[in-house]
Amino acid sequence: MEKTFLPAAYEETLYRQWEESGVFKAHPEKEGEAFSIMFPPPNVTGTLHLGHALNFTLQDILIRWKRQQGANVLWQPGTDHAGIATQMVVERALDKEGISRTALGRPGFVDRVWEWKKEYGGTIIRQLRTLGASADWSRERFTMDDGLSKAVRKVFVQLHKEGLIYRDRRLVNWDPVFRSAISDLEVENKETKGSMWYIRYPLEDGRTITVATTRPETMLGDVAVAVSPEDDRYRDMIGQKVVLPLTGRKIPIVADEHSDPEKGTGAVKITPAHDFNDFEVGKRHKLPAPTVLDESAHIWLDEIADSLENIDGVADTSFVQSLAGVHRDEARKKIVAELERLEWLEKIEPHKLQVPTADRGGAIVEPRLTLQWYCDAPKLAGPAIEAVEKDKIVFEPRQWENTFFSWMRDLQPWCISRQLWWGHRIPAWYGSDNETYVAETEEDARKQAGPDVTLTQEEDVLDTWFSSALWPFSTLGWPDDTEALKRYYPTSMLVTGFDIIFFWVSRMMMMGLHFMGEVPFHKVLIHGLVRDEKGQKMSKSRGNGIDPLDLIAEFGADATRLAICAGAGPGRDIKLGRGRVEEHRSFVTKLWNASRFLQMNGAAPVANFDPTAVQSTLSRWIIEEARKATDSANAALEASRFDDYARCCYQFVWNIFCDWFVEFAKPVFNTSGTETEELKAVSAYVLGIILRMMQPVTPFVTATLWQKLGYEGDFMAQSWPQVPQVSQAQEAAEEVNWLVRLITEVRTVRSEMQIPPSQKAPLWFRDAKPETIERAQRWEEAISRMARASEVKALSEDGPRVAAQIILDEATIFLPLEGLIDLDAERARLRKEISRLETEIGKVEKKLGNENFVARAKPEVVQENRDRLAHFEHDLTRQQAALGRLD
RNA sequence: GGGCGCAUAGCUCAGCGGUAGAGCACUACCUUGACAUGGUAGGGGUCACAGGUUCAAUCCCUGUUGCGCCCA
Repeated sequence: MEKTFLPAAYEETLYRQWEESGVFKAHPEKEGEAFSIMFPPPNVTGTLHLGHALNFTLQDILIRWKRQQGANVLWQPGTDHAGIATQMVVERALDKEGISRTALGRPGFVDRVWEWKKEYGGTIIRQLRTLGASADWSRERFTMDDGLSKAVRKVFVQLHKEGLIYRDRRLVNWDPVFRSAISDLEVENKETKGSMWYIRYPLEDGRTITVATTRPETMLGDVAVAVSPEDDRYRDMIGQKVVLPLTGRKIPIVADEHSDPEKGTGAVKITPAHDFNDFEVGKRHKLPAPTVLDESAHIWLDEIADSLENIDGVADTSFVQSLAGVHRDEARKKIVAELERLEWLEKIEPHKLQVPTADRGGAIVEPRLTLQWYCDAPKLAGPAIEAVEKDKIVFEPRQWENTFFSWMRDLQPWCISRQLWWGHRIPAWYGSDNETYVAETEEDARKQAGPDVTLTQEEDVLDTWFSSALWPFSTLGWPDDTEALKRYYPTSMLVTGFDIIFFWVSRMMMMGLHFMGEVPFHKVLIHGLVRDEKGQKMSKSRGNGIDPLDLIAEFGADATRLAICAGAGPGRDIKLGRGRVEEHRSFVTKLWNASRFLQMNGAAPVANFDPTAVQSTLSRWIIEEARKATDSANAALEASRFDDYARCCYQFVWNIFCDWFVEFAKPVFNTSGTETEELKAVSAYVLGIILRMMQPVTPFVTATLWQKLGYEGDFMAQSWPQVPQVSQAQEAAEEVNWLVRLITEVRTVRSEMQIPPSQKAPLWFRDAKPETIERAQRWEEAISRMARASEVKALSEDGPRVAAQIILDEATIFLPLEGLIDLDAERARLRKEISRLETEIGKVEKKLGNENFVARAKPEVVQENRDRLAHFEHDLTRQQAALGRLD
């Protein structure tokens, strides 16, 4: 075996073997308790980043663990067609070739996207294999697959039939660069330094009213000025009309709560077609809503052309007409300049405002009045809310349920149409008879419409999340009644980040409950974000991102996975850098070397080994420790405590197995006989437990070791370790723990006395019970090695004056080292120890002296403190005696 | 403005009504036949601050401060 594990030499081959062997495959036809997890489908345009690495590592750990436990496991992989993102990517590629999307035409463009998908769409899926993800790749799905598309059409048609999908003309968030509606959730409000423009509007009676606005260019579409009904300044103006500068249109002053007397001038211009609040005001006052910006945010005058008037010093039709086709930013400048020229501009103040920006692309979003398809999300939300309220779905950490509720209880209709070419085209046809026919196929639509009607299919596609919402059942074959659907729906768990609770998690609940009549998953495990070592969000712009593939290449997939697992506290963000992964590689190396050592000593797995038949104390002890470790690890996974699981593995392997067991085993390995044979068998047995226990998190190194050490059977098919209870475990633990304490004490004293390891020292036991002496002698070889003891013997008379002394239970142990011991140093050491004991005794005595404590505290706590006091006093007496002997 | 989370060793984080922990880093020693990606030992904390509840608070409650996130 090599001196260290070389991941690059094994990972790829191992993974290929696993995949080819079919161990990752789900078997819906087989019996057994099902455990299923759906991939949160990554964007098909995506490449693996650390966020994915975290998300998929956690899932893989759970999946592998459940597989070991014999569950009927499905880990359903796949990708998402990511409408906007993919269209963007392909459009950019076309740009380079000098081809425009529009020139190519819709069918040509869609073909190009499919070509692109074929070539690059599998990137992230390949990368997930590098990470070791054990998904059933034979079931890989894509949201644009035929089957999934069929599900989308069926859902659309049914919801439409039920009145839960409808077309409506409302304000939407509009991306003027993509020229598509986008979801509220895809809009990020960014605080920006801007201006507040104060514009005077003239009243018919000669007075003026000043409105404050951050968007002067929209004034072309103003239909009113609103003031607060409580505002004394404007009370007498309510109901009067103002002449809108530039356009000359007469618009009313209305009273509306929307105006806040504290803000600006207390008077606001109302532009219903270009502001969400104004839209509501417009509805309340039955005002028109003319649109003055086109789909790419250029001034558009069609809807106000008729109302333009020339008024000297106020409005000039030719000016307004000159704005047609001017981009909003340019138009703003021109309008402000014109207002200034006409002296309607009162002042400009610097102002901080929230500018709505598109998540993708970063365009400034424009509220726009359009006809779109909507899904009645508020109605579908009801059962989803109830499912969480009734714990049919549990969020972990539960905290997130509040976030979920607050969003779900205040849902707006979900705009599901997008003006894109890449996506599920909405299955609706517009007839020459002005009717709309919604059907799963054109054929059906035709049947509905009759032969005389010409049909044109809706151009728009559906929001990508619409198809993702069906993922938990569409991937299982719905609407067909498949075995997979029966076996794996509802799924067991969903593992995801909090950032898509609204986008995806909640929508899966709505659709799952509506179409399957059951929750899509029982538990939603929300994990944190991966941040850099300084706790900053990783991002391209910061340049602090780390490519998980680089980490895997440098430190191995196992080390990367371990670092992630160990850092994955519940819901907590993980700070991850190269250093963290490097640390965990050390653990992999440690495990590797312990295995290498055992192999060198001939510790090979023994067929039909019976752990309950072991005889030696060391064997009993380590098996019991292994039992405790696997139990804790299992409990940690049961509770989704990945950090605890990693800790269990780490502590057991390093601090128990390597630090003590292997060290104790060394002298035995140097002998031969039945005890040695037993210990070799036990070593191999326990190592086998370790390998299996760690397979979920470190599959590569454990599989490699399994094979190298000669364990039987396919490692991937091995079950989670079940360690039986051995007899006399308690006694074995007492003995080994005593030994550990003895060795630690001796080491500490020697270190403090600065006795070099090369200088061995006798250990003379004074006042020790015969059992203690027997114990010490039984382990003499180990003690001699580990505590650098030259001799272990009982002392009948008083010890030598020049010696270090250790108090261990009833015994005082002398390390007679004439010439090496600095008596002053030893005195100081003992005094320090005495003082520590006195402090402790003081604290406990104070506590026990408190009547209230004795009367009110739990009896076992009182007793515990009495025991501690007795113990401290016992040690103190002996320490003082030891100090006395030095004089 | 509303909501949520976090604050424990130099760093990253566990923990918990009664005795404060780990890993890393640090210091000293050790090239002992698995491992220097190692071993042994050690130093290091008023558990953010102020009140309250309690026999007892790092832990529970209230408030304050600082940091982060979400929503408006």
